[in-house]
Amino acid sequence: MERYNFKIIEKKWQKFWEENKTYKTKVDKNKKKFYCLEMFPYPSGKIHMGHVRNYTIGDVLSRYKNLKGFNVLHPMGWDSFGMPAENAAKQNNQDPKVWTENNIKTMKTQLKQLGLSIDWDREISTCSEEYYKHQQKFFIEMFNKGLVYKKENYVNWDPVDETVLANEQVIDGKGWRSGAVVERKKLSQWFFNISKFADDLQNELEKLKEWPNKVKVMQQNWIGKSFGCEIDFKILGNPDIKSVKCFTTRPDTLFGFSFLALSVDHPLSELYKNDPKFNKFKDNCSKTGTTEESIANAEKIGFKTNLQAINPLDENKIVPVYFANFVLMDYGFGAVFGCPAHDQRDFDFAKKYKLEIKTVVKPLDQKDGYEVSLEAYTGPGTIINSDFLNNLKVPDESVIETIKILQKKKLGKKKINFRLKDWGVSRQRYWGCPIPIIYDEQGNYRTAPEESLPIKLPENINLNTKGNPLSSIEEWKKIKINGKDYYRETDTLDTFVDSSWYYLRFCSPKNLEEPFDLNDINYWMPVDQYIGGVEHAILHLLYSRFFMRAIGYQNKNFTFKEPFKGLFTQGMVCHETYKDNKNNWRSPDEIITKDGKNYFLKSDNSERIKVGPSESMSKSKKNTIDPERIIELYGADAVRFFILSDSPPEKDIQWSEQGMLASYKFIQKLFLLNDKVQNLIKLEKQNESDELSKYINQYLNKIERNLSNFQYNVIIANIHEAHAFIMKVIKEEKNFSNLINEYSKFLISVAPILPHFANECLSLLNIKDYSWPKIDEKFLIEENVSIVVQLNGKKRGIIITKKDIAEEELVKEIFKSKTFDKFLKDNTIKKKFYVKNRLINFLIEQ
RNA sequence: GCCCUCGUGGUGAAAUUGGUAGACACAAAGGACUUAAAAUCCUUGCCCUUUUGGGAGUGCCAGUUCGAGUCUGGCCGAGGGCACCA
Repeated sequence: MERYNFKIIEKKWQKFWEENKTYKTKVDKNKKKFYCLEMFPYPSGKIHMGHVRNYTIGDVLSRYKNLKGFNVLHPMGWDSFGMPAENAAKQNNQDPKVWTENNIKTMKTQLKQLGLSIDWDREISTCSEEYYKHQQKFFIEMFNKGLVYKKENYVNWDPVDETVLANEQVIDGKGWRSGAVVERKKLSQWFFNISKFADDLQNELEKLKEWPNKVKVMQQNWIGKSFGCEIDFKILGNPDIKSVKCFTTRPDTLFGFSFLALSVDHPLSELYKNDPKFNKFKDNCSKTGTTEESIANAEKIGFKTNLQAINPLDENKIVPVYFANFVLMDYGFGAVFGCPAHDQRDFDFAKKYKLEIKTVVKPLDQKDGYEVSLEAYTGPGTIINSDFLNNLKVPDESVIETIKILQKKKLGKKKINFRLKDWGVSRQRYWGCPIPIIYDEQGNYRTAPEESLPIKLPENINLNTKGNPLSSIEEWKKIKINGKDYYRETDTLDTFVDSSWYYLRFCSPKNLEEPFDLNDINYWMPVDQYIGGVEHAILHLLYSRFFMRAIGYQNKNFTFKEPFKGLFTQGMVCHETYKDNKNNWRSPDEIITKDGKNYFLKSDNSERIKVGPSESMSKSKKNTIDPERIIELYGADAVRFFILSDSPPEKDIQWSEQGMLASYKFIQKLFLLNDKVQNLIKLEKQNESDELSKYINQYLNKIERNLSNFQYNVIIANIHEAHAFIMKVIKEEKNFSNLINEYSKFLISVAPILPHFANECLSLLNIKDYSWPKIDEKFLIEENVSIVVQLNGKKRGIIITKKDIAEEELVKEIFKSKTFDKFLKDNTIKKKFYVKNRLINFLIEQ
């Protein structure tokens, strides 16, 4: 018998699918739709194992839904604007467009080698003019709706290259190319008003039943809705300053007020701009890192002003005003009222500057006279030491009541605050979608006139210039309208804008006039299953949700509001890391081991290699495995099989060459089985094997259940078991009359995972058109069940008996059986617990 | 520091959601086949027992229950998220 030659067979089927347009999207109105989308890749050069995992998971689902009779939309495209193209251009003097297009070509070939059921006729690329021209129209539409505005914002500025740097381009506070110390610089930039939808984005989250909870919690924290009030604090010490506004979620602790703290960027800082001590303090504040983690334990420092604030609930109470490093200008009003006893940061601050720490909340389990001592108390309790607020229950009653009182006295008002900031979309880069804005000579801006659209990126330009390349191309910048000179905006859009609506474009990819047909998107949207990495849990997914609200929902008659009905976030692909004795990273291809314990360098057997922990594959640690090489060695089906086998898809998976090899060998075994069946069915037909039908139907039942739960690793185990079972059945060397029928069901069941192999085997059986097999319910009914027999909760054996047996009858059978005789005969049974068809537990006297 | 998730053999993991713990696979050891190797197949897998059997056992400690990997409380550990968020 011939071995299964994946090289020939996989190519043959890929050619067949391409020529027959097998995976072209079809719409049959009698069928339901299913939109399966995986996050589209950035065309960085070659595909990596993460792509293989992501797209295999999606492909299994698409193929399954297809076989189940859905109209499936399963497209693919390229998130092709972005920095790597521009970096490559600068380093290797390549045109970003050419570089990107070459990468797309390579990666498309690689994806095809994986045997994905993608409708390539719908391919889109965000860097193409046909794509980004629509995006410019969206920008204008949003501008006209008041969802776009310009604001000053801080950026990382490289003074040598005169360019803005992304966070990842700043290494140890220095520019990645120039090595210059990065400065904080204010630039005027474009913003999308995402915070306008903050409340809706938050409220709709809970309706996303098919999203992982983890992602919803992350978005919830990001949006950060909080309920509280704004309070005006009267200020003494400067006749020009009347009051300062604060936001607080804890107005109920106002009687514990002992200082007022301002952000160093607060407007009042203007008063101190010529004070060298204040400026030194401000510098100190900027030295503390900007991440929450680095600041959490950082020392709380302050700058005492000559101002004082009056407690609105007790005018005799006057406290000092500080600038403090833990107050943010972006949130609330850049000012907080300090209540040290019930906020840890305020507590730390008060300790340092010896300010009053007055306890105003008593925990429920504490006696009278309770005082906060070692740390702030932030939990529930009752209000104390607070005059007319005393005895209110914290927090439900106290916060609401205090707000009511403040409102009555006109000292403050109820307010809901959000953490979510507006989305800065300006990028000072070449390789992105040009922003359709023009400026007159006075610097006044307006949207670019309709007839000047689309604004195309200039080609063949020199990228090795200082600053944003677009701003140095005078002829591109200039535009004349009605004889008047205007200048184009030279910022381009954040690439997250590109990916915020691409899933709509897939519904009508060929429409030249409009970004989509309303009919198409109302048919296909929302995406039924979106699959991608958890690293996009916040930004990409939140921006996409925002886009639906900004462009569509209100006035475009969309029949949906949320873009992604189901979301699945897959884990990463990991591999051990290797270092040589000079502490350089080494790639797995350079390493050899004979015993699995001691590792050496292939090129130099004497050099021992240190094996590090398994980490997600990355070029910098050299622990990557090239999918192309693996497909070449083992075939696409084997890679697909392995990448699903070892771990549940949502968890990280460990790459294992042995595991990969085992998957390859298993396919060879399946082919051997196929060969045997092929020979058997040529024999004269025998009676039916009931056992076989029963097994296959129960197996299909399990597969469907596991498919719907994304338990693909368990499906792989089910397939192994089914293979072993069928092998056992055919050992009898009989052509059971149901053999070909049941066996072909098995082949169809593996088709979503092993499409080349399954199609080849099915065509050898002359099966060309097939759909997902219907489960025959009668085989799911068991006549016999095995019931666990327990004594005092301990398993003493199993009894096989007929299904739905009555308790009395079962007990009789157990007493008849010799196995249980020794346990039961000398004991009195106090009680019995019978779980139908599962288990019986006898409680006996000890 | 705050929020979330997770702790099951040498390893990756299953467990019909409170009812046979360790399916399936990798690795290891032993065996069969072979002149030999590779490949393939079988067996084993903690403790006591020659076997039959029995016992312990799902991070640790308690609790609920006839029965807990699964539920509750506390502790320990690992991973992830975080924009100084008032």
